[in-house]
Amino acid sequence: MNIEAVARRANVSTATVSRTINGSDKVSPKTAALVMKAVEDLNFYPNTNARALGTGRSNMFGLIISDITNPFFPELVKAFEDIAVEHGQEVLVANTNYDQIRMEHCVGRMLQRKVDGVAIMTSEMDENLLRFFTNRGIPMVFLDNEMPSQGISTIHVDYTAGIDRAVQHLTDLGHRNIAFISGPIKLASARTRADAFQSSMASHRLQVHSYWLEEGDHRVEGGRDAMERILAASPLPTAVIASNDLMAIGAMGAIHDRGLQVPEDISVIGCDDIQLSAFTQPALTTIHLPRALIATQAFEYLYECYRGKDKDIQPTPKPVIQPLLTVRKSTGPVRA
Amino acid sequence: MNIEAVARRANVSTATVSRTINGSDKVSPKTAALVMKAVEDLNFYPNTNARALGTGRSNMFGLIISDITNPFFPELVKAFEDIAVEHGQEVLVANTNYDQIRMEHCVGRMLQRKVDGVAIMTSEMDENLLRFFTNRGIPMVFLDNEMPSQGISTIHVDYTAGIDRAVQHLTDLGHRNIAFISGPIKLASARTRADAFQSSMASHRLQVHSYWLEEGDHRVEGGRDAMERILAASPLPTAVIASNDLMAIGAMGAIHDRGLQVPEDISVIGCDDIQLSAFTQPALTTIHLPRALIATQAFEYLYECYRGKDKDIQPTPKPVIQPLLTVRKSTGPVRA
DNA sequence: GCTCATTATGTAAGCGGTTGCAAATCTAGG
DNA sequence: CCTAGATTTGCAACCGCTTACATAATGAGC
Repeated sequence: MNIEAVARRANVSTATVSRTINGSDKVSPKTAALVMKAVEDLNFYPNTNARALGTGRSNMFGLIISDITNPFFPELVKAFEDIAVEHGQEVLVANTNYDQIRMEHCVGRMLQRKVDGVAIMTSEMDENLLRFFTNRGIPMVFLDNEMPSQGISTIHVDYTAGIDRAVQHLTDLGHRNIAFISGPIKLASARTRADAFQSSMASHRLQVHSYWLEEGDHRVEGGRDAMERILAASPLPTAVIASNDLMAIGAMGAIHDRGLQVPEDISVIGCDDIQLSAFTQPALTTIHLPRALIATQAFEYLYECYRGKDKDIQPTPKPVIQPLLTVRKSTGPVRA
Repeated sequence: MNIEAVARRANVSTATVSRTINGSDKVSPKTAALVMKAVEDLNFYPNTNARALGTGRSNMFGLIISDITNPFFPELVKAFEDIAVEHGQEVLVANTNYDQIRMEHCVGRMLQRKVDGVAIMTSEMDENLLRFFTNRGIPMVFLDNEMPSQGISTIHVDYTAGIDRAVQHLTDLGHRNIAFISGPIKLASARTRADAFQSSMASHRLQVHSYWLEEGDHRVEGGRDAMERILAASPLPTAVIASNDLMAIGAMGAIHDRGLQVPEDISVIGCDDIQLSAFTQPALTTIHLPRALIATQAFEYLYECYRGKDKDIQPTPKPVIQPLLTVRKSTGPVRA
């Protein structure tokens, strides 16, 4: 079952079939109808591999993430896939499992499949791997990962504004003693958030004790441990902001285990707004990261690069993404 | 950058390069080393599209799921991808969004990409769509979806045993009045679980009141609504089993809103053991579905079909998968 | 009815690999 | 040293589609 069979059935050449399938305007409506009929009759699906080979474009975009079982990612992947499919493109998803070696492997897969662009939503990327893409002129887009190299785009999220909203919310509720659980400091993105917290506190003229700054690992257990360390010191903060929701959930567990109540004794705010946060007890107040928007912007950037490649059109720059605060039940007024 | 460039650099023909890359044994070690060196030097990655075109095999397997943001799926996808990558295969993931039209679209994508096999882990499949695959000799494997057609494999999960373990656990705790929240009855898989509940109750000589059997939609809200209906009738059950975890979480919410305690007043058991269940308050006791195992079996089945295609080797039948009970904090002894 | 400009269609050469078959090279026995 | 047989390598056709270019058909204008 190939284009030739269709051509025979429609009594035209393969070129005409190809043109019809691709919606070329230089096919007369009559012939086009004939061809379409033959396509229908034969249930013909053009071989994408052959197409890619002929055109040099695979109609496939790579999406590299850390780990699909990390609840941060599914929504991102879904949105990316949705918009890709909408544009007739395919998505090749690859998990790095937070591992450098796996990352290299992922890059290899992308190159072999000749992806038309890659969105990299993980931090295991290094400069050398990058070159594999730049050398081949494959457009790239990152999330939060300001790469030193030129000509590579990054989707920017305004964490400072997001964290500032969280701090504002807490001060509105009367809190002045606020702790912060950061991600692994070795990650640039974690540092960004930690810095944002410090500057937000400063702008609210609130003091940050060093024992109210703990490092976690972006996972539930790390959040729990960090919170336990915070609870071990004194005075206790009346509120805590965690750099992601999983750690916030861990923190709530630690608070609960200590016999304290959220939000009566300590208010908790997370970051990301993963699905789970709506269903914790109490439901988590969190800084909402619009992941669908992030995915959409990433795809659009890549798609614009791809479409503009021969026409030499530059992609339009994407606006900085604003996180909002989703207020649920884990924050409340400071105890009188 | 293509095979010819490598051939030139290594002073051999493209055929030899191709053989070397594919690990053919009819290349002398000396030549092979030469070729490998050239491949390294040039950072050559063979074009998979060309390969697929030549061989007729894409080295790509399709995985059709309902929705990656449904927490049931990420772990499944991950395991499937892991094992595929391990075997040098790629995975094309497609979400149907529970929609028949999208499903057709997914099938089209799979056909165009010439996947070597498809794992279908969703229920939007109909007989006609199936034919597109069978006609082309593309192996398929389903989850829980006993398709009437021949020659199609299904990964079997022993839900009856799983639900029986849940019922047993509850009776051990002294429960005799157990309600059940099912999935949408129009889904065969939901009916299977509902039937399993009924027969398990019968075998324990426990009575099932009709008002203790409610239908949900496999989502949190549906579980909440169903539980509210159960709570509106009397007598109240002392325990409830939900056909999936999301509904169990909804049910816990409803119980909580009614001013009752889990597990003191009503014990709750879910099914699936999604990540989330470990972090609800209280943590959910649930029937654990080994999704990584499901994915592995599905892949292995497809891979065996694929490898055995020309050699006419049949895949080995896969054993039925046994769910286990993960006991957490949402179940307790019946109140004296 | 006959040009000439348009438009529609066909021909065939790639795209980058794989692979059957032929040619070349090597090995070892005589 | 020669030769049959085994091993290694190269040639070239092919996979299914796209597309530049050539050719044929159409139609407008006179």
